[in-house]
This record gives sequence, structure tokens and C-alpha cells, in this order.
Amino acid sequence: MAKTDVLTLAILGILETSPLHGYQIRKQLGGELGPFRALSYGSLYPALKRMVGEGLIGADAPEESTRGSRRSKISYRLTDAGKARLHEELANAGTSSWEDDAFDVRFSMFDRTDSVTRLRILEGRRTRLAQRLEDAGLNLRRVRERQDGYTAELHRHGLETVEREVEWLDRLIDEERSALGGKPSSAGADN
Amino acid sequence: MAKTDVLTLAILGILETSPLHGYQIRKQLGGELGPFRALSYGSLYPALKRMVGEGLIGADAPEESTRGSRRSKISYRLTDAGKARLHEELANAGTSSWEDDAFDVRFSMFDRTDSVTRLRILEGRRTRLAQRLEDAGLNLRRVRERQDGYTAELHRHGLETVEREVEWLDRLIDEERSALGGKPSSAGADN
DNA sequence: TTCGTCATGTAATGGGTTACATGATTAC
DNA sequence: GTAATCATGTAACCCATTACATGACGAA
Repeated sequence: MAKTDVLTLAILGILETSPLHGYQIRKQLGGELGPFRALSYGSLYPALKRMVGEGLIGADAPEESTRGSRRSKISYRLTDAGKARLHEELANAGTSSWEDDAFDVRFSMFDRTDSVTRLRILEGRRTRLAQRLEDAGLNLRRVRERQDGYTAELHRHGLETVEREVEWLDRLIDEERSALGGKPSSAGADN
Repeated sequence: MAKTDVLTLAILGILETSPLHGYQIRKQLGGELGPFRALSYGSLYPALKRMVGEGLIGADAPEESTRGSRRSKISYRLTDAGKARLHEELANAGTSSWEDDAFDVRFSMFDRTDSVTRLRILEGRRTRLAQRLEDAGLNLRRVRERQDGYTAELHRHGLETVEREVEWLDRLIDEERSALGGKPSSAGADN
């Protein structure tokens, strides 16, 4: 199975709804708070080019006609191969750790993801965060020992942020579970 | 003024307290939740080498003696030039946007930073986050329009996280201000 | 004696940004 | 006419990771 990097996935996702120019893609990606808040054209255009080469997307340059040399707007759209890849990814969504970067992108496509996969993604993320929390907890003693109040405060705030995200995930997981018809399960108990 | 990247700054900061091996540096940096949670040796050792070349740190290999070919533990310590650079950075701390990456590292050295600089760093960070919040707010309407509940929820959670960090900063800023003897100022009012 | 951890390093590669270069279109 | 924004692209660079290679030391 071909591997799909996060940017590719995000582009596939954003183009599924409708064809867009590179410029528009960037704007829409920039709207999210996520990893592509400030994606540069130096990343975007080469990526689009590559994806065209791989057959995932098609580039529609409107009317090269009347031999105007003017390089003009190009509309990118998903090809069938692109759709196939996207749906493969949508059904797939590993629990592997690289998924951490992709979480936002995956989440933003939840409306096109089946609920079992959604649950898998949410739980994967939760597990990784809980692990991080645990690792950080082991350092807490050490941090307190070298007492520097500011460092401790930074650490505390970091932990708090992650804890809150775990709570958020727990809420979402519960919602997914009950929507799935199951009993809510004792989420949040193992923390 | 020579520019100092975040990693260099972090290393300078961690070596000020006491000399350490590369391995120990990595462990200590890994303890934080910040940018170097999982710094690789492939980054660390070349950086140390470079810093030795720049004269910022010195490498003490214990007793190359008795011509044993054994490459052994190397202790890195700050040179006078390294101390000078660190203090320069400590007093300096811009409000420029690259500072965003460096925030955690700067903060972790607050016990060695004067309170005016601390305030400048905290306010700089707050301003940049508030800006981000504002930008994201403009997109809120658009996000709501394309209604997808999950995307909206992701957005909402992102905003909430940033808002909380702003509140945290406000608290710290107030504390710094009152420690400075000033009146607390109406922090938080311009949000 | 073997496993885990301490310890140092290089080469290949990846994935991004910055700076640069160009030009069309729209609004004032 | 001129400024802002839309729009596309390349080249140079930066900084990090991964995979690899090596080896010491202590404990079971």
C-alpha cells in the first residue's frame, strides 16, 4: 500500500468537495489552526505537481487557447485514483505514531469517515497522549527537585494542556460509542 | 549580533548549570514537554560539534591518556564566549515571530532572566497568540457555513486551547507586573 | 553471557521555509 | 496609475529525523 504523507492527505481531502486552485487550497488549509496554518507555496506547488505525476489529481488549465502565452489559473480536481486513495486512507487510519501529525487532518474529514474508524483514530490519539502524560509524570519528581519555579510552572501548564485534550477526546469517544449503540464504557477511568 | 537558533540556546541554557555529556543533555531536554521532547542524536551531536567550532562550548574528553583508542565520554561545558552569548540572549529576547518556537526554551530560563525581559517575552507571546485568535475568528463564519460538525468542533477546541494559553499568560503577566511594583493593569481586557 | 542502558557518531533523506521571479486582475 | 490581492512557480537552504555503525559498562 502506497504511503500517503499528511500534506497529500490534506489536499486529497480538500479537493474531494470541489476542485480548487493552488491558491485557494492554501487559503482553506490556512484557515484551520492545524499543521498547515501557514503552508508556503514552496511546499504546496511542488506537492501538487508530484500528485499530478502520481495520477492522484488532474490539472485543468482553462483554455490554453488562442496561443496566449499567459500562464493562468489552474484548477486541480481529484482523479478516480485520487478518490480511491482517499477512501483507502479514510477507511484505514492506523494507530501508528506518525498518525499524531495527521490527527487534525483525519479529524477534519470525520464527516466522510465511518464511525468505527473514527473511534479507532480517537482512541489511538488518546493512547498516545496518555503515554506522553505518563512519561512526563515520571519526570515530575525530577523537575520538582531542581525546584526552579518557572520550569515547574511550564511543566504544569504543559501537563494541564495535554490532560484537557485527553478529556476532550474522552467526551468525543463516549459520543461515538453511544452513537454506535454500545454502552458508554467507563472512559476516563484509566488515567 | 550572531543569531542563535533554538537548539543552541537550549544547550547553552542547560550547560550553564553544570557540564554534561551529550547523552545527558538529550535526556534532560527530553524531560520537558517542549520542542525537544524527542531530540535525536543525529541533531544533537552535530550541533555540539558546531558549537565547539564556534567556541561556545568546550569538550572535555577525560584522559585520552595511555593511548587507548577508546572513544569515551565527553563532557561539554560553557566557555566564556558561551556564557557571554547566553547572557546576551537572556537580556535580549526579541518580540520577533521566530520567538514563538523559542518560547518554551526562554521560559525555562526565566530564573536567570531579569523581570523586564520576562515581561517582554510573555507579552510578545500573548500578542502573537491573540493575533492568531483574531485571524481564526475571521474564519469562524466560513467554518460554520460549511457546517460540517466535526470540523467546527476541531476549530472550537483549537480556539479554546489557545484562549486558555492566553489566560495563563495573563496570569503570569499580572504576577510579573505586581512583582515589579506596578499596578496590575487591566490585562485581559483587550480580548 | 546476554540484556539493557549508557554513549558517540555519520550518511542519507525528508519535508519544510525563505527568497526570489513573474504576471494577471480588481478596486480605488 | 497604483496598490492590493490573486496566482504560479523555482532554487537555495535549513534543520530535523531515520537508519546505521560502533562500543563500554553493569546487572541478571
